[in-house]
Amino acid sequence: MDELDRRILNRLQSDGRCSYADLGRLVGLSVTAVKERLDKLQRNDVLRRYSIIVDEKKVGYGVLAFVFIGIDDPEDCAAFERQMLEIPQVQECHHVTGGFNYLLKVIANDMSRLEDLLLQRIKLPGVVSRSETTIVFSSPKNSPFVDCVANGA
Amino acid sequence: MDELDRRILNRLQSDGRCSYADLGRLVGLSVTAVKERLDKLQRNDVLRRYSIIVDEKKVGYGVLAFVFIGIDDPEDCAAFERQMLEIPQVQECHHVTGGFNYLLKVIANDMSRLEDLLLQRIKLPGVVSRSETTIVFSSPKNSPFVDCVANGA
DNA sequence: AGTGAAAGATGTCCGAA
DNA sequence: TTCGGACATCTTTCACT
Repeated sequence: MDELDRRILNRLQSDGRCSYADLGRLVGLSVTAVKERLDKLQRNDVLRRYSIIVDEKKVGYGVLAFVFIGIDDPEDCAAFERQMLEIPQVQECHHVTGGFNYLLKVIANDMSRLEDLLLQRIKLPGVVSRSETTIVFSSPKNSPFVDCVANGA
Repeated sequence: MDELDRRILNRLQSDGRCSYADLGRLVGLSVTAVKERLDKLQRNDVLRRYSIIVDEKKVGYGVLAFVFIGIDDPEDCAAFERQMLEIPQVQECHHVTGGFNYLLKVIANDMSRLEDLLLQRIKLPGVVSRSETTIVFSSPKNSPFVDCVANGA
């Protein structure tokens, strides 16, 4: 992974359809060289996948929330994680430091749906002992962009 | 936006390079009809952009953290938001409910870089009065996938 | 690791229903 | 909105440096 790979990855994050020819012009390589580099980056799972970015609000998810989860018995953690993997509205589930065990990023159609989701599928009885929900008013910044260039490595 | 659009958006999220022909077969439409729908979804900003998903760890970001920020003077909020927009390592900045004002999602090369980032560019003197940082050990789930189908709308 | 050229697949534009 | 066809562009492979 050199500077050229990083520039290519940055470009594709902002335009996933940028052609090999355009990428080549950007970094000064031929079409074939660019493709070879991307194939290798994909084999090494640096490039996980090509995708699109969808506006959550416009497809019906009006509410975004972060939920801290406390689990007293460490034996329950595996089951909890399995459950989180199955709920599409749970976009992220992080194992974290601090007074709680997990931090979830959750999207829902509206407050009422979020309430249902938390009560029925997330705060599992006998597993989740405590939780703390933070609702997002608005997001001045919400972009999955990973800057591969502005990176000390 | 109907069921067909939603199925197309879901497919493109998991494979951003899926061809119009394949998408057409998936939903029972012609190449042209699929393109026309996607053009419209993009004009309406439902489809924000095509992109790629990069492994943060593999490009050098070994640390992920969530940082709550408290700002006492509401007049300082605009300046704070402007600053967050300029820091690539701040992936998300949410205005939130609860005891703090903002919740940030931050990536950094290592703990030392995170420390520098927080002290020098995020906890602005005279603006940020309190902060609370939660470090992520691991992420059982960390996918920007927005399920457009499993959606009551 | 890099290149150019050829072949096949895909994106894009058009006129029509 | 949808379709099929024609043309331009892109992806992919190959032989070679």
